[in-house]
Amino acid sequence: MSGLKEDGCGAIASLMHDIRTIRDNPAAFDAGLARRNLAPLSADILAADTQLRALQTDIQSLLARRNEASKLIGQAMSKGDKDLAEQLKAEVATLKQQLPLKEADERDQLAALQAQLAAIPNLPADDVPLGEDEDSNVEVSRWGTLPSFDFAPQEHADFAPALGLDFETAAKMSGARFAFLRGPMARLERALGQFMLDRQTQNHGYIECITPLLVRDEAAYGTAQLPKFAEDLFQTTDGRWLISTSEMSLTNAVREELLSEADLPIRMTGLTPCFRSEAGAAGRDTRGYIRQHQFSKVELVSIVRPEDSDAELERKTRAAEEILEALGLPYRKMLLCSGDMGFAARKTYDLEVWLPGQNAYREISSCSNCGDFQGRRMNTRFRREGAKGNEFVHTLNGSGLAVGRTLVAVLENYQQADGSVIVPDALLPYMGGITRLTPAS
RNA sequence: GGAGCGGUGGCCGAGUGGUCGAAGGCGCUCGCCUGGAAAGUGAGUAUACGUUAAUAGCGUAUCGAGGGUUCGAAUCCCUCCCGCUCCGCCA
Repeated sequence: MSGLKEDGCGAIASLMHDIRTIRDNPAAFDAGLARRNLAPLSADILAADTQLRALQTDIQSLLARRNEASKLIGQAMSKGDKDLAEQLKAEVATLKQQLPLKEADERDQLAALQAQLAAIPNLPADDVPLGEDEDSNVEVSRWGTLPSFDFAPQEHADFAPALGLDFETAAKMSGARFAFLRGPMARLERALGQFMLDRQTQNHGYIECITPLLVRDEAAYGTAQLPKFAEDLFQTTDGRWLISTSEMSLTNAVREELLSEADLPIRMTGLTPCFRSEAGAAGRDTRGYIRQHQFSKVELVSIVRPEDSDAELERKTRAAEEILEALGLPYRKMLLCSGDMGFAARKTYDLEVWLPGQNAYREISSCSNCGDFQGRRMNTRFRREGAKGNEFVHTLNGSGLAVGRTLVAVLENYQQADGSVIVPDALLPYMGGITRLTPAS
């Protein structure tokens, strides 16, 4: 399987970016790219677009003549005018010599244009701060009081192995960036996942979903992990991709759909393992449970009308924040700058949780409004009540939360001088009587 | 793994060479009917691209995708993708 081409579902009919928007205002498009720290592309794209349309017009006039002549042939035959019929047939034969070449050319040009557009990230929303990297992210708010310790707080990587977070055992069978959890530690991770899922379904109206963990090319294109980020994913021998986030499987639930306005908003959540190759992360976060090839995450996906997506992003981010607050974990909310956002996002909030052992805030949730970017790629539209025509939906996704990193945050924030960890109150109903993780002696 | 069947419009479903962008039904929209509603009844109801001031008109394409045969393909041929059923195997 590969790429953009024929994929069995006829999905990639529409272009990744709206070519008409670019045509109408190339300067605005380039300005958006500039905010992404990308070179201007509109001149290139429009040149290709112009050339393509000229070719299409040419082909269409040839086809029109072919169709006309074919009709005339039928008429001539029925009138018995063999000479005219033969003459027309000859003309069509000439047309047919020209067409295949031009049509092949058109296909190539269209594919090239689509490939180019598919590799261009979403453009930032107007209220996204300009910047190149995380240094330009803007802190929006903080919550919680940083815990104080009467001892030097440890990094989880140092004390958690004694509590059942075992990297060595995992390494024996799977290598680096995997973990093997035992006993109360495994229970705690499970408790976190259950707790988050319950909160999101009960308090925020997300429908609980269990999704496939392996998806096809088209799905990975739909949410824009492909074509640019194949190296970040694991691929199976039969060509499928392991999801790097259940954003992929949840969002693609509506791919190829024509929804009615009454269906929206759709809010889905799922607790799944996520698989990442971490190809570009050599040397980063090599210790501990922060950056793993496999981790659990509760994902929050929304499918909404365009006019609702801004508010939905705020709502979704709040739903993620509430988990941290319920667990008593201090965090700050960051508005990502234009250069630090993911490929599909037009606006993103990151939630960063306080890790006393690292004396730093670390990302634990990322909530993004993707606008119609994924809707276009998935060809997901909706029909408005009473109105003609279809519109692309807006999609949003966010972590509510990354379970593995939440486990880290609980361990580091609730650690005790004796190396034990107290279970936060909110998790007690899920812990089967375990109130504290105690190191094996 | 073996065998078979199938992919048509918002949905269901007919359609084996032109009169098919595509019957019929459902749904939807507007009207009639009704005290109101239901039922009944009449009409309408795809998308994309090009051209254009235009969501007017005209043109082109689209019946899973690509290629081929043909003057002409939803219909015939080839390749591929996808789905379903039965058998086998298996948690």
